[in-house]
Amino acid sequence: MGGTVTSSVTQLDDQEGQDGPSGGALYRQVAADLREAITTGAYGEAGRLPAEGALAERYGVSRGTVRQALAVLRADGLVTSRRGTRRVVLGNARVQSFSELLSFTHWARALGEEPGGRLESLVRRPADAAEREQLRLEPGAEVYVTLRLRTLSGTAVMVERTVYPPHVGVLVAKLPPDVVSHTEHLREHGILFTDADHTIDVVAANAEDAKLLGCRRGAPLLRERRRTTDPTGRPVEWSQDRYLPGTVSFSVHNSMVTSALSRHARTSDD
Amino acid sequence: MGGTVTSSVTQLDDQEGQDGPSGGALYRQVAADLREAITTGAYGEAGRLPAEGALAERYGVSRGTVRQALAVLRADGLVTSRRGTRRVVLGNARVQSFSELLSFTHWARALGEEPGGRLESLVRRPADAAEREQLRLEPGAEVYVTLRLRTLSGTAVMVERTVYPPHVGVLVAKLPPDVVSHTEHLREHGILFTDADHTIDVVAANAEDAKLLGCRRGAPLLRERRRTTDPTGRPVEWSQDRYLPGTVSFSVHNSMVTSALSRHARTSDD
DNA sequence: GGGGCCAAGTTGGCCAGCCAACTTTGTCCG
DNA sequence: CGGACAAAGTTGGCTGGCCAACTTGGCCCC
Repeated sequence: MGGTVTSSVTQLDDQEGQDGPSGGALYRQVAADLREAITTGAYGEAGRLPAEGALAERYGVSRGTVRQALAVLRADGLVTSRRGTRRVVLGNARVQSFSELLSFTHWARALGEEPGGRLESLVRRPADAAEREQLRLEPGAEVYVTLRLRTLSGTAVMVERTVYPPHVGVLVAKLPPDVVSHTEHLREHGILFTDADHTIDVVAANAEDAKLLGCRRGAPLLRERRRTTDPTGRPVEWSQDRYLPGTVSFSVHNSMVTSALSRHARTSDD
Repeated sequence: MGGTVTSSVTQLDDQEGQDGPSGGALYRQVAADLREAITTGAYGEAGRLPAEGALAERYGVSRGTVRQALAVLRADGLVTSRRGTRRVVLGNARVQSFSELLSFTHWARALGEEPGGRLESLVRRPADAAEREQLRLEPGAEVYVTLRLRTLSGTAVMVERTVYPPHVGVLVAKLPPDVVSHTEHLREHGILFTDADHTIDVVAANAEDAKLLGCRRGAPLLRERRRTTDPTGRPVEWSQDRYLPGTVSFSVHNSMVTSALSRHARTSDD
């Protein structure tokens, strides 16, 4: 069983996406190529991947680089990995890029839907205790709070309440109210999003939610709270998104080796 | 900035947990020690970690091993990581072990609550198309389906419907109905859980849910669907858990380098 | 005082090699 | 025919080294 798989890569080069740091890294190119091969079914449903050494030779890189690439796929849940056997294809789960997950606009476009957004309000006010905690601000600091209704091809699906720290908020405040993607605009102004913590649960719609989304007060909404930080670890956003049921779901993969998911009992916060 | 941090590890040894493979690996011990130091605040709120080289010297390992350890912490969202600067402490987020996330019993005990479970029904029947797809079974295969009501210190919080493939189901069927943790019991019989895919959304309670959980029919429930596989990649469980609102929430960390989370638009599945 | 420049420090990435642990396969023997 | 054993194949883990890319801080000059 040698090289029957039509390897589309002999020398790796070109193509630098806007997503992910140092997309020019060898191991990322190898990972991308293998991901492509796996999702198109080149190795079968539960097939076995070539050995690390074989891949190293095929791509003309060291075994260490191949291992780095395979670690990416393993973390994404595409392949298994255990000592003694070749890696096995787990699934062809489509994993989204980070920006696609953070930006409603990116996500909608990747889905083929037309994202829309209407800015309902934008206020500047002193941060409360919870906000100072989340955004790591000193007492007395001010925050910028936006309220936006998000639509997918015209229909309302989500209410988004975002709290920005001052250095980000001033940029948001200067935006014209019809800008669809705040995230994209902030990136162009040097605000980078690299890490995010998400918490997902269910809440009842309050009066404001109900009016905007067109549902009853008290109707259940899928809530995602998200705190995003920049490369230096400084919080740049604290957002609370409330989705109408049936519009979205969240998927996570985790394994023994990488587990970023956890389950929490409700406490009396918020 | 020398060695002011009281390093509790000069030679790394002893202590093998039941969780995680090869816990004796050096990089895991280093990671565990650093995690401990970070969560106890030894490096401050947004403090900087020692350089890789310094850590390598402190622990008596190579820089590569330290990098492996730090990759774990970075994936857990504990520290940032970018070229040119020392790593910065992101947060002290408590990340659960894998088994704690898969097993309701494990999770409850770690919380200090008393887990309970009542087996409502256990049936063996031919798998439908969706089940064959999820569990990767051939047409005509049978599955074992359990329905369990889960309690936390006496109060009902969740309804669990689990579908097992034959080779796992036979073990479950032999269990006495009062066994609290199926997961633990299965592990003792050689069924290992290593990878899981989770999907989280909201559904309305059906008549059965309502009766068991003591809520209205149509009341919103937080649903987690989970497919678990063993080390070889073979599905061993397909479960659907429905939580009463306000009892639990799910947390995920993701970053530019590791993103296992994704958001999906509802389709007409299920 | 401010801005630009340079050097030191730090992480990202890649390579080559070695051994241990484990799985799988096939052989041999009872 | 079945089980024990041996050998080959494969991944996990660790080391040591090298260079590039990037950040930070200090210095110098205007």
